[in-house]
Amino acid sequence: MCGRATLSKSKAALEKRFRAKFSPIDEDQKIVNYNVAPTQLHPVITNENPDQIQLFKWGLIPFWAKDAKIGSRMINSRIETITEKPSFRNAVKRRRCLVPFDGFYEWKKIDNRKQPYYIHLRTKEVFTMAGIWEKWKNPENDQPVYSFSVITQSPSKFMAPIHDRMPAILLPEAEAKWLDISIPPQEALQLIRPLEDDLLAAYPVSNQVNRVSENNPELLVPFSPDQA
DNA sequence: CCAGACGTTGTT
DNA sequence: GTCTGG
DNA sequence: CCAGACGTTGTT
DNA sequence: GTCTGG
Repeated sequence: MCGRATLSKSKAALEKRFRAKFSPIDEDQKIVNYNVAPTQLHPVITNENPDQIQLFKWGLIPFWAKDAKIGSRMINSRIETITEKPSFRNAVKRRRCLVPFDGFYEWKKIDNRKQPYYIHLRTKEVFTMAGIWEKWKNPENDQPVYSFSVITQSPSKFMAPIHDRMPAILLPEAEAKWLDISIPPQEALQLIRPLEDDLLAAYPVSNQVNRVSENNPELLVPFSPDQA
């Protein structure tokens, strides 16, 4: 699955990559993040505003929710069932988004412990995960809250030894199509396929990443079991 | 009809 | 809001 | 995803 | 064990 990730590129670099601009509202928001976690704000590009990069909350809050905290259980949506689930099926028809990252973490079970791995493109470039988004109105104050969920799929041959799920990573040429909601879900979901094995690289990192409060480039230093 | 869930992962 | 279960 | 809390009453 | 928060 996918519940932690990184985005270490500058706002300018993202704007260039996606030919889209951050909203002036988010001028003061820092986006570099070595430990992106659910409930945090993260940049997304939506079908509704493809020329903008907006900050949405990770963990989709269904429009009918009475309470925002349900979002922390909606951080991923399985490609196998996304068109059926009441929480996701409307969003996959009408509200798709690209979620930019330059890496993500997965925890591999080894005996009785869990070893975090960092996974990234060999090129170290930014890539996008296929996402869906939602607008939820907080009944407490009538303020809208925008949130998203990242789609997961079966692991590729490369990912299988590390974990039994992996995020839906889109090839750059599939990005515009994912955002085109005139393409029905059934067809759009076919853009999602296990990534070519030779595009990815992975290595173990220290369990510092377990703590959301740790957030610095040191998290990406390769971990060797013999260090003290 | 009303009440309650609506999700994923991982573990047992 | 909509579906499932009772 | 993992970490950390998980409760009430009453007093400071 | 299960839920909430980040």
